[in-house]
Amino acid sequence: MPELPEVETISRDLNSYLKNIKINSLIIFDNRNFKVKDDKIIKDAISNSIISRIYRAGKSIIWELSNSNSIIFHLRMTGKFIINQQNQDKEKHTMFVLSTEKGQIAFVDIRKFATVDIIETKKLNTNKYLQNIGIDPTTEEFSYNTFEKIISSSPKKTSKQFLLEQNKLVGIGNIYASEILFKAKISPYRLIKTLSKPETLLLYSSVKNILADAIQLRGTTFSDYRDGFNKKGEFQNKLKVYNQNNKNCSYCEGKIKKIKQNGRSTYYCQNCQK
DNA sequence: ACGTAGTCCTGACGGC
DNA sequence: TGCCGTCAGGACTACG
Repeated sequence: MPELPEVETISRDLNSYLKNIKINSLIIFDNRNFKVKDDKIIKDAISNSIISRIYRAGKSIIWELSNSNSIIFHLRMTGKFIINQQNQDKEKHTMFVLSTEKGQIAFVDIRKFATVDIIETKKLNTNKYLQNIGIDPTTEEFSYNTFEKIISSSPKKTSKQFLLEQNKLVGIGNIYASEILFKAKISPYRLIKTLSKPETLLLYSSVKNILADAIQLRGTTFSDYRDGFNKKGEFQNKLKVYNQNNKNCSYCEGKIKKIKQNGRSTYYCQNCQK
């Protein structure tokens, strides 16, 4: 699924296109992404409301509506929006279409893992993806001291596991976890609590820099991800380790290795990352 | 309180 | 060509 940089890109695109625009109605083809399975309830909660703003919270995208409801999208692996999809181009796996003053916004989800929750705005933090949300590493709240503090609250995790813990740091997923550790020259096997101060500082700046660069380049596309306007990101051209199994390390003469940790792939350079 | 496996799905790819 | 196993930007649940 999209990670923080992709979700941020999508949220900005959607907000710039749809802020203060009215949703007229909703056409549902498959309602399984919705938490509430009653189509009438879903339609009543959304139809004829103005979109006040669209923003990112962690890996979720929040549509705040004028009628005091909010829609919380979590795209998981393959959820995406298509702005202005024309009927004749309707993509396979289009789950529903929002009909707005500025045309149709389709929600497409090949694997159907995405979730859509409609909830009163004042009860937003009761959503399961928002209630235990960690620090957002793109905000000022993410200070070095805070970083040290959350590291000390994860004494038994490896560096890779730690970066993926959404209740500690929110937004990093499998691609950026590998890229961040490579930039910081830290092995994915290292226990996070064993990092020295210089290593912790390097990891801290790598988290910030990798995410900032990826946002700048509008995210990473390796198969399905598209931004709000159905365009690919650019960060895939900058990947140093993710999906680079057996390729030469860009820094030393070693080869990039693919390993499994907690059931998920990690890519790293054995030589550079200690 | 851990780690691990299973789960929701579709599609792409490699091996035979 | 096709069939089969494996894997994929995620994260919850169940089990030991």
